[in-house]
Formats: sequence, structure tokens, C-alpha cells
Amino acid sequence: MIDLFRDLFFRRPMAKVRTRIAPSPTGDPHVGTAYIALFNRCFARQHEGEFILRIEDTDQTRSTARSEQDILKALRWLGLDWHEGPDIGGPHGPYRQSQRSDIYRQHIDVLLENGQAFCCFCSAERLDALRATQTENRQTPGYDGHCLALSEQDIQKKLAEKVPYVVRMRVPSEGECVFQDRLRGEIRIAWEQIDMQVLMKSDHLPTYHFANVVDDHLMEITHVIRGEEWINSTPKHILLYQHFGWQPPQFCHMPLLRNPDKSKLSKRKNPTSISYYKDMGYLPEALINYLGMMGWTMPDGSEKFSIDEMQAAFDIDRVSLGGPVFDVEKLDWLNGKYIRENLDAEAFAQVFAQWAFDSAKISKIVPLLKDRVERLSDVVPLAGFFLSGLLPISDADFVHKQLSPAQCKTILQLTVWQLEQLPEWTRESVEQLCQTLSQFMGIKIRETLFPLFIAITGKAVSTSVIDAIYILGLDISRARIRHAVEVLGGVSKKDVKELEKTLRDLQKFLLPAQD
RNA sequence: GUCCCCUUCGUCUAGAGGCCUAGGACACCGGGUUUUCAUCCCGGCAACGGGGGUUCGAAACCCCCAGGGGACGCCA
Repeated sequence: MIDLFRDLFFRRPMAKVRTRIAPSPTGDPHVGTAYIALFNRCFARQHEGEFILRIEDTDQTRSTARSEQDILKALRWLGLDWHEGPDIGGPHGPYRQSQRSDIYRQHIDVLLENGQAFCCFCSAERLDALRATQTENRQTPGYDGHCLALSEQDIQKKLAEKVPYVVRMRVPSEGECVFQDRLRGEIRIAWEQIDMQVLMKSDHLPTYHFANVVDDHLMEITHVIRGEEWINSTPKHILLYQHFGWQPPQFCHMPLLRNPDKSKLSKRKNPTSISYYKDMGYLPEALINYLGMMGWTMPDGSEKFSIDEMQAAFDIDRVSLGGPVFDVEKLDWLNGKYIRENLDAEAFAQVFAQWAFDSAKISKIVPLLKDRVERLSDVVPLAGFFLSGLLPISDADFVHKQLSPAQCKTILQLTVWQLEQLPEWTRESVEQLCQTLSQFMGIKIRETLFPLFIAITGKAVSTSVIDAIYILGLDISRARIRHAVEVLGGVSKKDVKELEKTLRDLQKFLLPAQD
């Protein structure tokens, strides 16, 4: 409260509160992104400020337009809309970093001229070797300042020869960076802990650290509310603000969402994609409410609240710092409560129909079952699994003439791993994957598919399981296969090790086929 | 390995030095309602990581330890 008072009346008397969410479009829309967006949005709107969305797509190799679309769609589905963004524009655009290259180049030139940044011509090989030596000697890995010794002539010569280079920032060698975290108070980090961060990559695109600071300043962001994982790089950011002579924003690091084992929430251990929760039939109101109770509570203790109610009562200083475990059981209870209390019969019918009979999905399913049914009443028993979550299966379902339960488990685990690595989600790629797995295992495709039929459709006989995986998508397929592995007794750490070895063999097996 | 952050029931949390015999919710266990089940209602189980201080008084403030997590990329 005191901090707030000081900031509002002394440090930045007129500044309108502006916060942002800055997702990187490199994968599925993550619940962690929605979580941080929710708190940023509540904070901004409560102060009659603005919440903006910026796309951080400076990693050209991993960013995709598809992922950007999915993220925007998922955030909107949850009711997290923004005042400015790549889709709606605004006075501080463009809001996609890949379209702001000129801005970054101008700013990097300033640092280069002032000697606050320098060109580094070191090869990836040299840096790898350096890191390896440092790790071996139990030193903190980091750049050794090699190119700092280059003379102006050396630099000009290398530039003329078009030797690839990056731009790194200079960092003080002594002293410490002291900054305030809104939730934690003073944090001190010694400058010797801070690496000479690359600011501009050899593809001339900025790194996160650089683009983020430049954009946050130009977009007039007053409060940076982000995940705890960024605490250690905050000194780099503060140093950049200082170099440019800019007023840094107020930093506020939120606790990280956790898996049940307390590690940072990850899709290997827990479904993290917002689309998964949508496909499983969670209501957006329930999911966003649930995220709002991670590290935060309403002052009156109520647990069911809308995003507007949260915003009205919001107080960021009441965020608790222990990393909250994402507990699906409590989410289930909340979602049920929303269905029971917020939907009357008519609304329920409408919501259900909208969820179940998505026309794109239906048009893919219909061809699979139309020729297999004799009565319309056969449809639900045959294809009900398309509208289900996890299936009620048991280890008895996996009994098979040729395959042992252990083999079933191996097939299932290898299939998930392979599905996760699929560069493109098409029916053909799923089929190809099953074919090669069957060749690799030296068994017929029919047998390879058996455990997948049980895991995905719940029965040994059903519509094409390959099409089913393709239509259900990675999130649901992964959840069902994982559930099946659990039903078969799960995998021990020892099993995982062996399976990973088998996976490597499988990948070796795949290589010649791809030539 | 180095640095940083965190620590209340199994889980989400309340707690601003005396309202704490530590409250609520999920889960779990009992009971009631219900033709079954679910819902709903009632009850129960269950926590301040450890050790030192400060104080008349500590879950709360300070220190140490332990445990957990995170960061150390031309990823974000």
C-alpha cells in the first residue's frame, strides 16, 4: 500500500497503469500464460489502466502463425481481452516483435556507440567448448569476454569479411544490482552472476531480454507482472533501462504454477494446454476462476467468482508466494459447480451442443461411422468416445493372444513420445508413425494398434484408431494413452530409462527411412 | 557447481505479535435426504519444516540450518 502510494504520487505522478502479456508463439496456448495474463489484466483494469498483448516471436525457428492464432483464440475464450494487440492494433504498434526489427536495430546502435554493447564473433563451437570446460571445472558458465579484446581494426575487418556476429551487453564486473520486487521487497544479485547477455542474434533479430525492455519502454508499460523464473535476469533488464536512461517499470514476480510433484508445470507431467481443458469440457468461467485462486483469494474468502468480481476486489499485494500445485480435482469440483449453478436447462443444452457438435469435427467423424451403423442408435455406443474424457478401462481390457501387458505398455509409451514429436499433425503422419512403430517392433500393424484401440476408443473393435487419434488431437490422445499406461501399472523410473533407450533405437531405425 | 526465490492440513489457502484450542475449500471418511447414483445438508480426519533469538506474549519479526523450486542458451 505504501509502495503504491509512493509510486502514484511521487515517482510517476501521471503515469497511467499499463501492463502486458507477452507470449511466445512456439507451441500450445499454455495455462501459465493465461494465469499471468489474468493477474496483469486485473491489475491494470482495477487501476483504470490498460492491458496489452504483444507477441514475442523473435525465435524464427520455433515461432508459428498457427500458434499465435491458437494463443489469441484461447485467451479470448477465457475472457482475457486486451486494449492493444497485434489483432486490434493500437497507438504503440506493431505488436509483433518480428515486425519491429528496425526499432531494435536503432536501439542496438545507441548501445554500440556508447560502448555499452559490443560485437562478438565467437563461434557456437567455441562457446560450447567454453561452457563445457567451465561446467567441468565447476565454474558458473558464462561468456569469457574474448571479443572484448578486439581492436576497432579487427572488428571492422571481420565485419567487412562478413563474419557472423552477435551483439552482447557489457556488464559491471563488481558490485551488485539492487532492485525492488513488488511482492518480495529488496532483491540483491551480484553483477558477477550476470552473463554478458547476447542482445542481438546473428540473424539480426533481438533476444528476449533486449526486445522486451525496448518494447516495454516504448509501449509505456508501468508494471511488469511475470513469472518468478525471470527474477535472475531482472538485473540485465534494469541495466538496459539504465543504459538508455529510461525509468524502469515496477517488477512483480508471480509464483510459478506447479505439477503435483512441485516442479514447474510441464506438459510431460500434466496437461498444460488451454485447448485440452476446452476439449475436456471445462467451462472458460470455471478455468479462469480456478486460475484466479492460484496464489490469490477474495478478501471475503469466497471461492467462486467471475473475472469481473476478481478485478473489482483485486489487490496484487495479497498474492501468496508458495508455488501453487495445479490440482485437477479441485478444478473438477469448481467446473461442476458452474455447470450446476450457472446453467439452466436451456443454457446447458446450448453449451453442450456447441461443445459437442463442432461442425468441423463432426464432418471428420461422420465418414468413419456412417457405413458401420445399421441404426442411428448404434452411433453413441460406437462413437461415444469422441465425446468422452478419460475412458473407463481396466488392465483386463489389455489381455491379448500375442501381446503381453508389458509390450502393450511399450507400444503406448513409444507412441505418445512419437506423437509429441510429430512436426505436423495430419492423418498421414499419425498413420506413418504407427506403421514404422510396427516395423520396428517386428509385429503386425494389427497388433501394434491393439493397445491403442483400448486406450483411445476404449474397445478392441471400433472405428479407425488412427483417424481417432488424428481427430481427437494430441492433448486428448496423450491424456488417454497416459491413462492407459497407468491402468497397466504405470512406468517406474527404471522402465522409463529402458523405454528411452528403445526410443533412441527407434529413432535410429527411422533415420534411413527418411533419406 | 554458483546464485536467486519460497516454506501453514495430502492439495488451494486465511492469517499484518495477543481475536489461534490455527479458520475456510477440495479430496478423503462417517451420517441424513434421494427408488440407485450424483446433487444437497450435517459431522469427522488433517498443518504452522527444524533450531536459536527478540518479546510479557510469535504461525506472524530477526538469524542459522534443512527441504522444495527456479535461473545460469545466438529459447522465451
